[in-house]
Amino acid sequence: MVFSPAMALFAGPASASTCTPTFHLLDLQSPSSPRSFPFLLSKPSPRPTFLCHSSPTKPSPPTPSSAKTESTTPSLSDQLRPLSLTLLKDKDYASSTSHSLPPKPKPTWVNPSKPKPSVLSPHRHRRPTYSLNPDLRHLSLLSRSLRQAPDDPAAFAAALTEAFPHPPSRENALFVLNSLRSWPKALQFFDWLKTHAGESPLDAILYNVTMKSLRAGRQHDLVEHLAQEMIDRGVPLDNVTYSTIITSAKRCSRFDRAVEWFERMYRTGVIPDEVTYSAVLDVYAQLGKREEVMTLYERARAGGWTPDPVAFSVLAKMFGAAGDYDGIQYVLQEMKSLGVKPDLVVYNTLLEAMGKAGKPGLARSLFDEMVAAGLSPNEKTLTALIKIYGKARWNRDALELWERMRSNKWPMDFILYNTLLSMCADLGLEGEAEKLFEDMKRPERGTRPDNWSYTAMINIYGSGGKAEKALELLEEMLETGVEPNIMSYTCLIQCLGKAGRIGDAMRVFETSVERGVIPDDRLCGCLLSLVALCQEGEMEMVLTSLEKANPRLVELIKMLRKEEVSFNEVQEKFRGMLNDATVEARRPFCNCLIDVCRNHGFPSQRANQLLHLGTIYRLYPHLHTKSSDEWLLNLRSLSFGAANTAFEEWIKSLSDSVEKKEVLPQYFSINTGAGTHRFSQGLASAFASRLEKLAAPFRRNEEMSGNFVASREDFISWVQSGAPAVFTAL
DNA sequence: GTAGGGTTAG
Repeated sequence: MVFSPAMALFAGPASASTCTPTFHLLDLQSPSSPRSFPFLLSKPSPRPTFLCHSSPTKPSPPTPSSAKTESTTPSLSDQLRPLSLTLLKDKDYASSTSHSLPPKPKPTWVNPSKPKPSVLSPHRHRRPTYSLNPDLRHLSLLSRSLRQAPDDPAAFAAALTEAFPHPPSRENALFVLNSLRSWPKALQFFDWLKTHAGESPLDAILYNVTMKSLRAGRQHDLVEHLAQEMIDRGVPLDNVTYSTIITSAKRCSRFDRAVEWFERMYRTGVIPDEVTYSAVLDVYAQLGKREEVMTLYERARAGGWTPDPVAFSVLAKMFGAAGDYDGIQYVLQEMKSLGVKPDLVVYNTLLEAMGKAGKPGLARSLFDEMVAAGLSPNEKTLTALIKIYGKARWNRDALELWERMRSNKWPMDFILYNTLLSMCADLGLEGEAEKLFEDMKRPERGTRPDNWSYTAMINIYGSGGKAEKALELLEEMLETGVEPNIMSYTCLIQCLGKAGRIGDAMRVFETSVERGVIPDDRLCGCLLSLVALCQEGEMEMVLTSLEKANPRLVELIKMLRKEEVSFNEVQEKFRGMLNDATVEARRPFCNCLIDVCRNHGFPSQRANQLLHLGTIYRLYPHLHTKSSDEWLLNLRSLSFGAANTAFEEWIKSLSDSVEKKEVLPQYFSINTGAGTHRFSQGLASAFASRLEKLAAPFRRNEEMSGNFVASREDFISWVQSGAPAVFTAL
């Protein structure tokens, strides 16, 4: 095991105090080493400040056997003592020799009034104060001309020679480097400085600024190259360097590299300050390692750190991404008890998090609190809130907020416009959407509708059954040069299909393929739903299109309609098709296939076979639940055909139980869902009429829409009347 | 943007 000092932050107590640290040079050329992660997954320490939090994540895997945990937990300072006493040196180990052992730890901590050693340096990196540059005007002109110089290396070199007849001072070089706004130029200027900077050697600040430019251009390999150069040349890496490298890795999704540099910091004796630390918290958060984030957070807190709004924003984003409401409450509680006032970004992140955790009411009161605190919402705040109200179908709140936005002249950008349009689609506000859409087109707005805006409009017309208008919008897109994306086509095809215009839908599909759209599972699912919807005579046409997008689905359909095909053959084909599909598409595929079988008179056992397979492959995990007083059939994620198939099977099995005089619960209930989503509307009412036709004793539950309940006695007498035999005999 | 960290869309 290679001991890494940062591991001590996570590992059980024994690893930090009993392992002899062995220092290894970081091999910058080596590929990422995900093998180091399991160590980071070691068991988190007890968390006294976090007792109330129950995260939905499973606990981390057990500690690797090499890092033994003992029953007693030493204090944080004990755990970190070897680290703080052996590593706090100016010298960069890695730059000297790879195997020099650190000196023996000096004894103890003598001054009890001093704070304990921490994982986190309490002091921010100090910035030197610059003398005001007397020649700022000249410099500005200079950097503008360099900014406008051609990118071509030879031409830029000539421009540099002309701009600096004498070697620039360090301050002037820094000013220019900061203002180039192009990473190739910044790098070239930096290299030029190496030979033209006169006496003054390149220091960490110049490296840091160059790295920042490379980071903006997402050139992480070059950032690491510069970092290695610093190590080779003996230029010490400071907190600014590390935070820049770590965020550069993060921006390129090279999280393993970010972690490796963080570990290297401790190994070389640089203790992170809160800027670097919160950058690293975000790295672990984006890796989904929430336990590790909390461990790091608590260790720093135990060392006396009062997190700032940025750190809380990182935590809020993390809990939001996990939909972890308890975590969000924890963040709010921590800020309150520490007296940290949330800033606008923290509010925005928390609102977004509340939305992801499905808490529209709390989002609303948080927004009220924010405004009451005197903060003014920006585009991001409003986008988050509008999205939440739209998803929750909170028409009144959405419209009220919209009114406030207009009367307060709160800022709008095109993302907010598009979010408002999507909200209108969710709420069915056709007229309002049309007004917004026209507003976007006004030249003084500075916002032109893009393909998101058009798609939202197509969606609105689609759910309102206005196929002609939706089709006109596609024409308009093509005319005005707004290239439709796959979502625009999918929504339009869906809309035309629902209107029964299958031929037009297929023509739109052919257009999309001609214009380079590569069908995804969502588009295939849309075509598949058209197979279920269409008339007998139209089926071949739809299958011909679908075959281009997903031949395996078509093979399966052709197999399903043949009487002689066995269950095993179906299963084989179905499994293959499912394996090819994305996880989110699997249940819709199965639902649609059941609808196809039922609507087109396929052999009668097929729908049941597919439902059975869907259950085996866990596409319908909560279909049946039984408690002692109630048995529930949950049809919420099923299509109409699938729901009917499941219902018939359920009744059949319950009838058997009645016949065999098994122990039955007091109630039977069916849940179709309230049908708040515009595509799922109708399952409840369709079911109500089906139950009525069957004279089934299920009654609408007034307290819960989409819920039907029958008592045991009523159910038994219905079964004994022989009524369900109409379909259970099939 | 003034050497470094956190927030917007099927």
